[in-house]
Amino acid sequence: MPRGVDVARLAGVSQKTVSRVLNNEPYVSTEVRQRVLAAAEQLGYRLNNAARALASGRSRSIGVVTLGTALYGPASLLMGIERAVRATGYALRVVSTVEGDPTGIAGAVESLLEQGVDGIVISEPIDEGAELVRADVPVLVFGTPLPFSAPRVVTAGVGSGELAHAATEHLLDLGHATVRHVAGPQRWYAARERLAAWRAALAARGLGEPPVVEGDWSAASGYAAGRRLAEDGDLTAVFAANDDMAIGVIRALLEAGRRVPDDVSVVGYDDVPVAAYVTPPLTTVRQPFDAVATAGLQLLVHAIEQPHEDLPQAPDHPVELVVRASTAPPPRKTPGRGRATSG
Amino acid sequence: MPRGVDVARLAGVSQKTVSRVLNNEPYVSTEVRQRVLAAAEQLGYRLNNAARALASGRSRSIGVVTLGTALYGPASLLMGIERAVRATGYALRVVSTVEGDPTGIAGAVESLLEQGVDGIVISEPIDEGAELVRADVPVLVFGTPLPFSAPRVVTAGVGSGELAHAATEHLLDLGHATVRHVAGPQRWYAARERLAAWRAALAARGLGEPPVVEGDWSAASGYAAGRRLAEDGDLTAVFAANDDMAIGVIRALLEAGRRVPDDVSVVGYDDVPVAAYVTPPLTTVRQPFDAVATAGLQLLVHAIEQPHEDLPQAPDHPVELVVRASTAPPPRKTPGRGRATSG
DNA sequence: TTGAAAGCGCTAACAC
DNA sequence: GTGTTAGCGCTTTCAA
Repeated sequence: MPRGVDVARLAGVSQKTVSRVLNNEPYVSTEVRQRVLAAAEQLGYRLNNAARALASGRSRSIGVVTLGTALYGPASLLMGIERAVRATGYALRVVSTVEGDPTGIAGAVESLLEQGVDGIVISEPIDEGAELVRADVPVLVFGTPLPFSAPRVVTAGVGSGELAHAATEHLLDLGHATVRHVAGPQRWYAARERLAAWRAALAARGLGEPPVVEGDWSAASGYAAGRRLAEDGDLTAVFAANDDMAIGVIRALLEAGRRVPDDVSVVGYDDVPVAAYVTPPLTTVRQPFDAVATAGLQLLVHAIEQPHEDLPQAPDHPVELVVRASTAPPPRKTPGRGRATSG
Repeated sequence: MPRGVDVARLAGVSQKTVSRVLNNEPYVSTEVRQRVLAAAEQLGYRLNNAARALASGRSRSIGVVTLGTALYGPASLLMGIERAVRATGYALRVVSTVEGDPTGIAGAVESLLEQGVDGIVISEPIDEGAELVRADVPVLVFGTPLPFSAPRVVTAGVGSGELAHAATEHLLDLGHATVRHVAGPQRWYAARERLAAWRAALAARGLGEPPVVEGDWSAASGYAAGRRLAEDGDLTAVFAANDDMAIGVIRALLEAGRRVPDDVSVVGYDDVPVAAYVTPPLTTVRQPFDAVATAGLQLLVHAIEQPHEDLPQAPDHPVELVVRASTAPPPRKTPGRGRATSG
């Protein structure tokens, strides 16, 4: 492997000048720059990142902690983060925490720190008990402040705006007396956020809160939840915390003889690519993963590169309600049918 | 940040001994080991990976080139790779190539090489023209040999076994006269592989090859394909190259007045988590992403750490056909209905 | 605008 | 078992 001095020798300059050229530093004559570039090309020279990191104390890389699942939401956010990181010129290091891993997020952060990342992203915060995580680099958390001890902790979020409870409101606007919720696993911040949005929407209309059914994001758990919901003869509207569970709910309702949306309306969350093509096409809530990831990473890079400036505020990226055919006004009360399955 | 010498001083040993302890090298007395560990703990010491990589010439990290999509297949494979890499003790660096990126896979590989990875994984090979990629570390490609120039190129694959054309055979076994194929984008190796499997299954029965409709993996493209297929009055069986497209096909057929599976059977590929809960539940092909990733990474690590030994053969991980309700025997010929939509 | 010298914090090779 | 001595290939600082 050729080194910087080899390039320098070939170009007839000092090694420092090679370094200057390759780092786009000023104060190099165009002529020298050309010569160095040509020499580097000719030798097939590549900068050695380890040496660079050791000498400079910075690795130009950002570490991300993921949850190791291929679920649409987390996967989409991760892809958004990848794109956004690339755009900033940093490299990406990934550590996934498996559910049930005893070291959890703290262990993942520790291993990223050991790798010498300049900043850390927690892509999908889950609650691991109140273990404090110490980091000596800035940390970006999507959605919620976590118990972190770091020079700067920045939070970027989705749907903190008015549209956060769009799903529930949509159903209430259609005339449903109340809305049942199939929640995600409550260790996940995203699940708690959606539950809270549902609560808030009901409360805003002065409605009481029917019991919540909790799933695990999977269609199978949605199906199980749907079977329980089908026992409720008054059921006319369901808000599921993601599309997969919504699809499971719909299937269970269908099997219980409830038509969707004629008897029961169902709303999902995520707008997975198939949502428009299942039967019935799913009304759902779309999240702007890319925009959120981009904005969050800009903040993080700012925190890394301007440690003393104030952090700008993260812009709000409202979610978007996509209305399709799985929601409709409630059926007119038909005594006898109302409690058909429960009696 | 404390350094190795600081720990050494505190423990009353040499810096090299600290290094030995932290690298689990032999020839350190248990007593000294304890003292060093205690000192490191007390100072909050962390090994500096950049220095380690510079001195040793190895970064203990593996780079993976992904395609930057949240599609179920690629995302699942990426998660499998993450898990597998973690199990090997290596760190993970990720670079995503965006479709249409001029530098493509070659550029991604180049940037990983600059980061000093010890090995490279191409998770989702796509055809980028015959640009030769030079790497000076071992490379693992899932599915197909790529034009690589590297010390070792290892390939790990899925379904090279007999079950590869299970989907098409299943439909033929049910009595369908032929099977139409909705292919994935042919730049993708995975799409070409499935197309080839479909071809082989037809050829094995001496059947001719009906025209292929190509999609882009999305449900929307499956829907478009389904509309075209619906013009074929003799259509009774479709094999889509992934589940999303299959779901789109089903919706288009439904809208064209074809019942699934009564009039037309549809098989997908991937077994996405909702496949069992859509209407009708989808017959599909499941891939063992985790097993494939694990096996592939073992090979790669072997190639990294035993550069001179022969590579063991990658085991075959057959795909699994999951039969659900979207497939059935073809309808009995009903003249008049057969060409209903095309005439 | 360019160059020389001095490390960055570790591992490798060898002595003891 | 343990310590000593050299670097690894850059960036930083300072001088020219």
